[in-house]
Amino acid sequence: MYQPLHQFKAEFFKALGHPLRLVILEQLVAGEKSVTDLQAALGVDQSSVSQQLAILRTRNIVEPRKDGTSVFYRLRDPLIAELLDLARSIFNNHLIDTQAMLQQLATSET
Amino acid sequence: MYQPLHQFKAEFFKALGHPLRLVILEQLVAGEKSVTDLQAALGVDQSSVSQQLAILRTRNIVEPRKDGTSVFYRLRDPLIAELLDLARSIFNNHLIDTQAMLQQLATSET
DNA sequence: CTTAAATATATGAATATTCATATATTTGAT
DNA sequence: ATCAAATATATGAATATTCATATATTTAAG
Repeated sequence: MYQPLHQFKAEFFKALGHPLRLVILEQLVAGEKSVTDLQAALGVDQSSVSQQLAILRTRNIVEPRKDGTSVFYRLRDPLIAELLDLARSIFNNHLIDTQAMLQQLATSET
Repeated sequence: MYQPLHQFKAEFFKALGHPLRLVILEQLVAGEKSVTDLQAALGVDQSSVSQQLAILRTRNIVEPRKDGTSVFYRLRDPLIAELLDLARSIFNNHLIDTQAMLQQLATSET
């Protein structure tokens, strides 16, 4: 349907397009974390963390390392951290628009 | 459910997570383009282009400028172009993984 | 070999996205 | 006022994602 490369890039961005997955990635920017670490830091249940990690894993965004019964995850590429930083800059540049949009989102959540 | 900021960031990345929208953005990196321009360059029908532009517009990624009956679109922030560039670097760093994944995608498209 | 801890996967109902088709709106020209 | 060009929006069936619950798997310890 589309060029495979564009399809692939879309998959990459789609993988970033989820609040919990973003929080996970932000945690991993600070360094390797086990599933339990993430679970504790984010206050969500084990299954949810594993499910979202699985998605990040299949998109090659995140990389697992087994150690005993634990699995430690890390970013597969430091550029991912840069990307998140750049995104943060974009959001900051448009804080006013952002607020307007958040308001709109909130209103439509009846 | 989630922190609004993370929800918002997720919306942003989700907006990038679509092949046609990525192609549109790549076109706009080169400068302002009308809907007709885009339609011609991408070889898709008018409605599809407008639909995807609408999504990019509501996410504040893209900005319209009316001129007669035409509407010209441009990136709302030059950092968007940088973001796409950075993403490209990430893909290049992982070309081998990428190929593996594309293969997997192709296989699962039975 | 049993058990417990840590992680992963399966399932499916609810929700959201996609995309094609049809229709509406807006603007400039005659 | 009418028409045509350019763009936008509405609709809905098909498809994909989300997320909670239940179950599997893997590994180390006893």
